[in-house]
Amino acid sequence: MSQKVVTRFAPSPTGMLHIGGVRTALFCWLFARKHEGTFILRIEDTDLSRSTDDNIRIIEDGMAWCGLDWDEGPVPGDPQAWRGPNGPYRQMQRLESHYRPALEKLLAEGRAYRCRCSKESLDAARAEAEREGRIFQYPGTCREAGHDASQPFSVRLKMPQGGEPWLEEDCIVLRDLIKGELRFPATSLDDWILARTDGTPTYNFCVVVDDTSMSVTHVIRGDDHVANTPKQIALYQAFGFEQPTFAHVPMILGKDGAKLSKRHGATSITEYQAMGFLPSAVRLALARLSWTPKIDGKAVESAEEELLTDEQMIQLFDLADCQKSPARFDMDKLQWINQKLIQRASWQELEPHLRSFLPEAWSGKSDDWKALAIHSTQKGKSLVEMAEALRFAFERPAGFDAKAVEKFLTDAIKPALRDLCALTDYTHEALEAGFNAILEKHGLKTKDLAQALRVALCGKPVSPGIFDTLLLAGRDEVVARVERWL
RNA sequence: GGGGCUAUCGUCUAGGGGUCAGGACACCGCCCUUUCACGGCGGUAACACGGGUUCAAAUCCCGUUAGCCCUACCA
Repeated sequence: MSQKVVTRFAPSPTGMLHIGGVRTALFCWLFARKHEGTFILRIEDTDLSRSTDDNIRIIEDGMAWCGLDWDEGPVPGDPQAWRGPNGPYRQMQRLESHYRPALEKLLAEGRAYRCRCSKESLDAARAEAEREGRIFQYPGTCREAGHDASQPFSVRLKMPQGGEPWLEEDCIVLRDLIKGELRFPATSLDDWILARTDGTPTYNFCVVVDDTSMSVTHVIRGDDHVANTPKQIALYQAFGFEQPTFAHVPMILGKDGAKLSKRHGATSITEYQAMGFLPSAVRLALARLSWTPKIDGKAVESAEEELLTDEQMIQLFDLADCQKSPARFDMDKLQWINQKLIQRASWQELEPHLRSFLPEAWSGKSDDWKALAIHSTQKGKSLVEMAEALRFAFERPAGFDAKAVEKFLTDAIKPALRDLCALTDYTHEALEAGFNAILEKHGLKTKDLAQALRVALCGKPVSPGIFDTLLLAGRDEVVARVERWL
């Protein structure tokens, strides 16, 4: 197969970008990047009630934040614009240009037919079958009726009934890159609806038309679509289209093994952003769910190897190394990854991400100050923790930890604090020298003075390294905050 | 009810006839230490169950159980 790889992520605008969707998108993206192919973003907006421009914007923004750049698809912020040769990339804009002609073709060729059965009568039949414990399948009432368009109709696909040469032992066979070979008995599928009575096409129909017209070579999507695939395969047959390669990635479950939902905490990608995760950390954590990178055929064997860069992920990514079973989302691991990536990033890399968690005053600080602030807090698990640890540098403590005050801000320490206020040379070296001199003079231990200072400056006995804390607060603030205790 | 998928430490997983069943996260302990952390070292912990096949089964086969997906004129 020498043709260029094309993958696509096709979310429907529900008002948020689900973390599970992001994982699927990530796999599509990794696969496309690895094979130097094309990654398409397509919006499945046939559910009109939810498909607002705002909701589509949420998807675009979420994708962008995650660093999942698409080669073809909508242009953020402009509902009418798109880039790529096979647009539009919003389904509702493809009705007349793509779906209608495809439907006509099928009808004309007798691959599909007009069905006049009403939804009501079908529902009733289904209910009755259910009551009697039978399985309901559309009985094919209109299959050979040859109805014309003179009365309201829906359009159904003539599904194989057994004996068709492209079946294997009367089964529709799905060769899935992750799941392996799956067989679905033809008789288990009925003639499904391609277009509703109101003329709008259904999801399974649109997907096939779109994937074909967009030349998608690899359909990488969620597990929940496995059972839809044989229907789609039958449609590819009806059209005479070549099938793409399928790969169904397992679902992401919550901590308790149930489908990941709101009650597990965060499901929307924007919540992860708000919790102070780096997009790179989210990418790695998500990728490592159901995927085991293999280096020279061996799975990663150390913490060091676990921390793959994007480049390594792209290079190593292989659908063959993906799990068939669902994985539970592991927040602890995400935090660990986040912490590690924060640790190894430069302050310049971190700054743009950290900025939004800090007060306005941050932007007025010098580069040296910012670098120090970031370096001194770069052990946190999240950007939120870093920002929290830097609070003291922007505002005076709102309150003081009573126990800490009692323990550290003793009368015995006050003469030393007074001496410390006299220090004027605010460089790390000078501060350290002066600090040590004061300790010696008063016969104190580092801990005594450092903790007293922390409480006075931050309201609590926790802060970055004591010299960094002093430097970050600045002499004026140090003196001001310490003096009230003297 | 029918069709399909899945099952190794708490979690993510490696391993696919003979392994002390390996790693990572989390957890616990010790060390380091100017706080909180970081870091270093060590430890606890798993083959869902029942039958086969075999000299030998976590690995192969068949059941059972459990979970998930589909079974819409939703996507």
